[in-house]
Amino acid sequence: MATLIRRGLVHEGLSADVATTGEEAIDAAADADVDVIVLDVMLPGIDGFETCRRLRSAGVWAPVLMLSARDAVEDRVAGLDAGGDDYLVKPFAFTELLARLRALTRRGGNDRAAPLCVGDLRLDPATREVMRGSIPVILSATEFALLETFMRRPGEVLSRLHLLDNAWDVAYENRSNVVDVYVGRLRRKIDEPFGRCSLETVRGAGYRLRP
Amino acid sequence: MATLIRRGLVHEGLSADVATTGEEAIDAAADADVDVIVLDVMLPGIDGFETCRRLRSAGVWAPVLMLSARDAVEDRVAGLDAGGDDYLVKPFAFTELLARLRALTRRGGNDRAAPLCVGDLRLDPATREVMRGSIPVILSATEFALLETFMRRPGEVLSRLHLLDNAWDVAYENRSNVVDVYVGRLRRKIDEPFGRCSLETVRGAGYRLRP
DNA sequence: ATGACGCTGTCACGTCCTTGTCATCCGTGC
DNA sequence: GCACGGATGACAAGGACGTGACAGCGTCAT
Repeated sequence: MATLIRRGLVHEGLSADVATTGEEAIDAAADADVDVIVLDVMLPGIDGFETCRRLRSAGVWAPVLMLSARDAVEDRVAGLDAGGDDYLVKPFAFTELLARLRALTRRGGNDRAAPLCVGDLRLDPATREVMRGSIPVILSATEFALLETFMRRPGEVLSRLHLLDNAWDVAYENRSNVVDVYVGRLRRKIDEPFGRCSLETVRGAGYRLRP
Repeated sequence: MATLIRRGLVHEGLSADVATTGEEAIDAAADADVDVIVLDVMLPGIDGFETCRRLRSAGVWAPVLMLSARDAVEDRVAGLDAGGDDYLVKPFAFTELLARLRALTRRGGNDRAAPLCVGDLRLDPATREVMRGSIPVILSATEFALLETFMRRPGEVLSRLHLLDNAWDVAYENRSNVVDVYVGRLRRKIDEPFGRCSLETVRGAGYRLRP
């Protein structure tokens, strides 16, 4: 069935990858940047619902269209609850699958605050999680706000004043070196443990996050 | 809001009519042969609940999705009692509205709102039952509303303000620590007896329900 | 009526973390 | 060597959070 669908999609000029188990799908979706996922409920090993849940908790927010042979109400509800965006019952017309996939991709996924990524640094404003690669980093509120400011303008040199305006509540007028101190604290958490150097000092101008 | 939803639905290739009052909605639904009704609770004149009841007694059996600005328990119960088939709390993702409308139109019958599951926590808005695994948990009204707010956005960090807006009826002055107190009470019921730690504190930001 | 009881929101207090400042140290350009 | 901008360790003050106690309120059975 998966191969059949894949052949049909390729025939439409789209590209598609096939995974035969839930684990495989999660790995593939985490690696590749997929636009939409077609997920059969009946899978060897972990089933489609669980796969969908794990995809979501793995940070994959691509729309999921669930395929099921059964038309039971519980299945549909379970599918939607597991984080599915649409539900199609087998047997179906291939044109309908296409139409639904088009509808799903047109919407551009769930409107959830998108995580910011710069290199292997990832910052999720919604969950307030920060990851260097696959290792979570614990930041305080101010450190988080500062890093977010940097990640919204990767590569740009940001002045101390700009950083103060964006990561601190009130604009400090006085000659404070808070920014310097916090850049140092940030470096100690996101760079030093990993031997990196993403936060650069630009003498006389400010700091920049290397893209 | 109604115009916004209508535009979104039309964009999906569906057709939609807008009514701005309860009376208008009843007249329109009685004339046209509608598939599903989206009904805001807050309406000028007769409110959403009463509108729903009158729709039913007028012989309109199309599924009704109630829209509520607040997540108050009373609203939900009232909405379901008035003959609503599902309810959605503002603000919501448009994709979720679509998914629920699809689910409503696909099934012909009247099903109640689907239970929410996060890990082995289960919360059924319709029956007001909460289970940790297979063990039922007894919650007060406020505790229930708070937990439901968390379970609608698992993994996300929710600010005290967001929690107040969604689980409490009126907006409190932010000097109060009700949220802290109730998070504590919730922890004592859903976490401590089970040695879990699903409700995390995010210093300087709020709380989050671990997915 | 009355008392018991549970729910709700407030408050005070203790603990621990965060925050911003300061003094000092370091490297670079003159 | 010297001046300057930046880095860093130490630290005090304040803030954020958790918790127990408590009063007001409504419900319910007596």
